[in-house]
Amino acid sequence: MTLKLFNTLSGTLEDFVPSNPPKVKIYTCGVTVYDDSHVGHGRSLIVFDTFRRYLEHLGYKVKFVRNFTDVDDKIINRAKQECKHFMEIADRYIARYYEDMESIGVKPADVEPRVTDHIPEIIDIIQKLIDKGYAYVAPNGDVYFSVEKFKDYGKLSKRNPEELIAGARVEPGEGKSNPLDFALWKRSKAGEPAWESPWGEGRPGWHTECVAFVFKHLGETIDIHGGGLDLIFPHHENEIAQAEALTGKPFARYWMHNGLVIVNGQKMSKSLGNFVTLKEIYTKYHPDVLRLLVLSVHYRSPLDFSWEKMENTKKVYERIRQAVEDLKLLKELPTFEEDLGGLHPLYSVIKETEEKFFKALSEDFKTQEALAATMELISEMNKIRNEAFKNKKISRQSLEAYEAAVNSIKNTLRNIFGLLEDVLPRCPVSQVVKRELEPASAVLDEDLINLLIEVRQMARQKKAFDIADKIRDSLKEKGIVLEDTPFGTKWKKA
RNA sequence: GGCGGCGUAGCCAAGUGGCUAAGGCGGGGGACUGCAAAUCCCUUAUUCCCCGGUUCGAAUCCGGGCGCCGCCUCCA
Repeated sequence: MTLKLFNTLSGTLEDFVPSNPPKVKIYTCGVTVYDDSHVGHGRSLIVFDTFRRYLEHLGYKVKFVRNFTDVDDKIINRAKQECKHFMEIADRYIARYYEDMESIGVKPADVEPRVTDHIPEIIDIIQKLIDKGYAYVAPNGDVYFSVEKFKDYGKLSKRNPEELIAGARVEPGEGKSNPLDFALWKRSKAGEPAWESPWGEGRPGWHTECVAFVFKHLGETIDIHGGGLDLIFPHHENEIAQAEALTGKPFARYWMHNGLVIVNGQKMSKSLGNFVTLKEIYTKYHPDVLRLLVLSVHYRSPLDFSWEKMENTKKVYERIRQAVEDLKLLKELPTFEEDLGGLHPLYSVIKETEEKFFKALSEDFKTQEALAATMELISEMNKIRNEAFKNKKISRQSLEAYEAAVNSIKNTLRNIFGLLEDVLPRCPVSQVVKRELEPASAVLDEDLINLLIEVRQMARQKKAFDIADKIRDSLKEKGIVLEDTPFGTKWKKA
């Protein structure tokens, strides 16, 4: 099955053919570490993490690089506000970023370069661009890339440089000779982070770092470059200009861009203030719920975020989780032999589901369709579960088929989609998350809950249902939901 | 204004020329239950923003409207 991907560069669906299989080189733009990551960042991270797992599943040897921007205006401003060194701010938010990634199941990249560790490489690129005549030193000491020298400028974002000039603006004090030119090196002002360079003390502009990271860790041409839709212009356009001006080779063969997260019809962003941080998400929900929400929408479509939708997604998640966890309960039931005259019918559903699942992913990574296929398998599993619970026994054939279905889901939803990792086997969310998930106000410990369940059970046996219901209602108010099953009363958090 | 994208049931969201328009949430009815919860069964769009056109046949292709969003400035 050929993987088809939408390539922003061509604007069409293309067969994915790596330049040097089975190796695949991927670079995605990471975050600027001046504050906690929000759902918008989370989406991009989850999408490309899942995509990487999928490529690995297909048998590719993926080298994945994702950067940290650890010097920039926003970090510097934050440092000024707090009277701290900018590196302290960057280090703090990188640490907090890792907490978030561990929680939402985003695996670390193979290389996670930081700007401050690559200043010589960045300076080298800028110097070469100057030598080749693509960049110039302005009178104020800034270095700019000369957009008009690069004839393909605009090919990614489908923009025409002449039209861009009309809308471009030049800040006072900038030494650009053309409004479209962008800064490669910024002369530092007093008190700002600065590095020695051939053009005096300064710091890199934003767009060069990604080129430097790619060249150093992946090479001159990579297979896939990813990032949010909002990075197409100017960031990725500027990366192409620099890299291709130097090498004359394509910088990235496939450009993948994820759609943005929308809140009440508007893009989630720091400046609009309509953002929800990942930490806020997982104090309220299991991090998998966000992961599931992200994968329930095609990666290129806008994702409308709302708490209502989180609630909805949580129900879907619980449905999946329950189907998987109930294997344990089914195994406790007495079994009997059943003459089916062939394979259990569930096996063909499993096969069909897997075919649909992988076909959907091969068509421009349609995770939402893959998920829909899985939901149909879960319905079939639940029919077996329902029957077994009702009869308080299960045929050995059904149990084996059910287990095969659970294994199939492990293969797809856990290994590729990164869900259910703390269910099978147990692998708890990070300590930080755990702390935030269980606030000190949660006075109900497990022993107390179990005791109340026992008392309720006694009440039920004596038909004192008013007492039994009182216990159930009260626990529900505390966020503990009781379910009476053939295996006794189970409880879970609401 | 330019460029990119979107408009499918109460809601979210698939489907991009042809069997019954996926899947989920919500709603209604039933089974199960002491009652619930969970789960299962049935049900919930004769129709896909509007108007034309192509075609034996269109939600799907073409033309024209209307509406919404993103980018064009830092942004995943």
